[in-house]
Amino acid sequence: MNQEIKDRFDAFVKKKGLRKTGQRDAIFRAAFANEEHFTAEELLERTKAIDPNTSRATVYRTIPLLIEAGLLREIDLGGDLKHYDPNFNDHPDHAHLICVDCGKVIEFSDANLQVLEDCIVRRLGFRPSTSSLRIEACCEQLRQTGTCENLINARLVRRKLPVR
Amino acid sequence: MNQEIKDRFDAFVKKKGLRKTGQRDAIFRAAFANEEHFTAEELLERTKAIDPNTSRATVYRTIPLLIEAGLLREIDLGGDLKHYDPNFNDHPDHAHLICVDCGKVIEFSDANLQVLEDCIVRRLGFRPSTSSLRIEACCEQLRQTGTCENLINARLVRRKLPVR
DNA sequence: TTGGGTGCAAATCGTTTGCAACAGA
DNA sequence: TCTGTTGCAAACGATTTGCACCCAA
Repeated sequence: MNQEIKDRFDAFVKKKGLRKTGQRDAIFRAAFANEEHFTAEELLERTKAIDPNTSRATVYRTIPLLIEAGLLREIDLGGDLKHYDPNFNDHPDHAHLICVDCGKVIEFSDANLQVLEDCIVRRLGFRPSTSSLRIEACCEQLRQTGTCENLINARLVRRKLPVR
Repeated sequence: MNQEIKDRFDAFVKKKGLRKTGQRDAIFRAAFANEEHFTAEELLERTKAIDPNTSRATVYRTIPLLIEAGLLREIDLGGDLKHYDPNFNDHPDHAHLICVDCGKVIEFSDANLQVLEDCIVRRLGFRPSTSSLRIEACCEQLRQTGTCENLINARLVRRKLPVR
């Protein structure tokens, strides 16, 4: 768990005149225990492993808090369930590539893309706020060989594309 | 209503061994009557104006058909309701900019963006499939003057950014 | 004729909410 | 103490489904 982010959450809670509770701590720890994306139900499961007393309602009430604090983002991975991404603190501008062959998710950053999006928004007469890019793509290697070196042993992979 | 798209839908229905029905025709016409995005419930409303006999269940059963036929796309406009976009036939590569000040949606195309996305996907070792880009942005003019010339008299605006 | 299509209402499922008990500050 | 917080269960709202009847082919 990232202590700096936890401090930001605690500060946010205090500034709003809210209270620091055991359940909120447990939910926070569950959300930021690792880099995996999760659904509300998955967060409940993870939280119960830390504090079995935490209820579904409290999880559902805490997620919007984490989002309002700017620590968590809702992302669209396709499918019917809402997913949440705890990685925007360390990687503020990442986007998602979803392998249509195996469903795994690759988080990537590309400086060219950030610049281009910024230009587009300005040319349209706006000031940039947030953007979310989801790319679905096919993994040729997986299709041809039945496996895919990029994805072995990881549900989630991160790539930083160097400018060139 | 676009006759070419209608022909494609009819051909799709026939090829799948399904039947051409009055309700499916009405739902199709409602979906492609104009370029506005819509939710399932809005599509039901529009369809009832054409054929009052059409039921909610049939609308919900027909939307996946239109998507499978490649004529309609689900899009993420933020918020809790699913929205559908009938404009990918005429504008296959457009993305969405959502004004956080007034909520209106601008569809735009940018060739540079398409090329860059293609490059990114290949550099990550994949073959491009589909992508969806949603940008949230602030309209300075609206904030400062209380109005916004780009958006007056239109819920949806389209822009094509020339390469330069 | 016949198997797919439809409308209706009930069921489902993720999420929200009312309320009484609880607990930080 | 004084409010915000919680757990529970009921409520909610979008979507799906079972079933009897309907109708396109």
